[in-house]
Amino acid sequence: MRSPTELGELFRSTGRKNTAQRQCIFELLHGSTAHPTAEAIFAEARAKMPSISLRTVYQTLNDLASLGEIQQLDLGTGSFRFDPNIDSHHHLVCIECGSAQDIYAAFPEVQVPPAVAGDFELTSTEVVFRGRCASCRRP
Amino acid sequence: MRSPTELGELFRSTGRKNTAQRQCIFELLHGSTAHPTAEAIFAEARAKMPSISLRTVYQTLNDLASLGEIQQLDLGTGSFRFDPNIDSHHHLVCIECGSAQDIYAAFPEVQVPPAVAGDFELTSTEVVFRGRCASCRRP
DNA sequence: TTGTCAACTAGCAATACTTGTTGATAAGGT
DNA sequence: ACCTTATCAACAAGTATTGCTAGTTGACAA
Repeated sequence: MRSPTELGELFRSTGRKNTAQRQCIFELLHGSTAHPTAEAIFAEARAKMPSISLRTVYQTLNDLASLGEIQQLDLGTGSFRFDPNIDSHHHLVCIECGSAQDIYAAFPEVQVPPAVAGDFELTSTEVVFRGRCASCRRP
Repeated sequence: MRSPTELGELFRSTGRKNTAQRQCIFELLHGSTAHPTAEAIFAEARAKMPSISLRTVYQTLNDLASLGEIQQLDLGTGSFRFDPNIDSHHHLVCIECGSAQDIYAAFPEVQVPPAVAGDFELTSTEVVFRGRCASCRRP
């Protein structure tokens, strides 16, 4: 995703407002690689801005996602995770703690077999690797 | 998964009971390829056995899943889907109606890149193709 | 068959995550 | 500075699933 400043411009130019709460969220997401949940972002934001509400966090994340600046991922961990990395990539997910790691490998061989493809209009291909991460293996 | 009769035996031999409700659910699942949700199974079961409760459906599905007779899939459609096909396979999911189709292709090339693999203990690899199915494309 | 007991069922309550609603507030263009 | 309108915060509601409990039923053995 773009820098907090650029996102502020983008919000303004799409008729949205660039509020302090939103800037706070932009900053938290910028450069983050941890795939945080809405709750995690809320907790961090609240540390800097105690009055912010969870609703505002969800709203801003949804706006960012619909502008294509972040990805909303459902990795089967019970809640959405938000990824500021919008390049095409895949994920390695811990089945114990739910943490996710980006995988940049491209898998060009992964295609819908012609026999099944039929009239299906393909929009995305996701690969999810599941298992236990290093820190969950030695507790 | 096995036949309803075999599943009845299996349930008894694992200290569970083979009730009429369970047999009803076994029969609905047997040979099904539609990846139904719990609600969908509940609706079908209720047509045959009006007193059955949603709770019982969930319980039986969870039992079947923990016995390894069905797969509980989270394909990002908002609710779990249950698949009597327990061979290793992947899925083609419609982002509009949520329907899922099995894909039997193996993708041996799909592996965690060594640089990332580290201490990660891999347990499964899922490929999900998303898009719009034939019937959702012409409404 | 019948007795016994653990497991099951139905119905409802509760949970977790996310979105809807609303009066008050504040941003931003003019 | 003003006015319009999006946004804020708090609360309520929605969706999918699981927890709880009193009464019921299946399985096994005598």
